[in-house]
Amino acid sequence: MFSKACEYGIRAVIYIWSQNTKGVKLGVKDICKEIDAPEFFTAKILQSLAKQDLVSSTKGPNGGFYISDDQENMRLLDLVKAIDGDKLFKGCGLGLKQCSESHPCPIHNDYKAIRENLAKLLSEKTIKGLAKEVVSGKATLSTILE
Amino acid sequence: MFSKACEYGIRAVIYIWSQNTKGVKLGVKDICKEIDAPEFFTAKILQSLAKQDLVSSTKGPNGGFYISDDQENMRLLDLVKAIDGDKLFKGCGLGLKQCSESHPCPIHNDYKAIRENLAKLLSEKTIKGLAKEVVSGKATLSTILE
DNA sequence: AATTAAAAAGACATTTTTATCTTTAATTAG
DNA sequence: CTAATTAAAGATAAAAATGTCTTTTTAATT
Repeated sequence: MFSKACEYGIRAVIYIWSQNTKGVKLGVKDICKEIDAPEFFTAKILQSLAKQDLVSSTKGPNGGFYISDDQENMRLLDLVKAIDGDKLFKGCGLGLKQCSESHPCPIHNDYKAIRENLAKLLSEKTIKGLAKEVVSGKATLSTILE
Repeated sequence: MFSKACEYGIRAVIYIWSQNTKGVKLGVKDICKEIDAPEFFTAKILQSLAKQDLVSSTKGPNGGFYISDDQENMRLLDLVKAIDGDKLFKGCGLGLKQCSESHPCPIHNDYKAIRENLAKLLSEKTIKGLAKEVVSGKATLSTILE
């Protein structure tokens, strides 16, 4: 469903959020150790997200990634779109160029429903909310069983 | 969502079905022209499906692909699994190895619901049913507008 | 100012997916 | 039996995704 890049990106951002107390920045190395993701590959993804202003970063000693105030309301949908684009949310399920309401492929309506369902879910989930679940212990990003 | 291979495979099989009058076999070339798919690539997919006994084929003059009686009840789910495997239906949405009911990732339950929804849809749709919609004109596989 | 630590950027490598072409095997028609 | 036709199999290639390493830039600390 999601690309590897997207999986790592989501995990990284949720983790950053879960550690996001005022003024704290997290280095890529720390993040990747925690979420068990390839370091340089994940760095690229975070850099791209920083460029798109979904996360913030600073260089230099004590630098790292963090979430600024105006990035607090990021939805999971925004994150997925920033990494994987919107191909998951548009276009025909069978890859037909001409598929439309008036010229539908055989799974058009059902596929549309699934997709809208997915988009709805992803738009209702905020990163803040997901991080909260991790902080509270209801959910986890760690691959190591406690 | 689906791979290109899967998109071509689904389109090809629905098309075969839609033309499946007793004794008629369709060549790869004809199929691909109709569904606008790359010929040799689609041939590989159909060969794999034939090996897995989801479709039938014969070589030689007037040979081609067709659906035999015991293949009539193929579900869309069977087809997707035969081409893309079951990675879409199992495993964590965020790629965590240890994700489970007792150790869930932050989107575990929602993602599970989406996935079950998708699996349900795909298992309810038979190729026969989809082909019928194409035959009746309610749906289409063609990229050319009528 | 010099050193250090970190992200950013760029280059490179590997793997997977997608796609094409060629050769072989099987079957039918003549 | 021979020729023609078609799927099957194999080889190769191109593109995209994934992953790693090196160099550059920026910023803080000493």
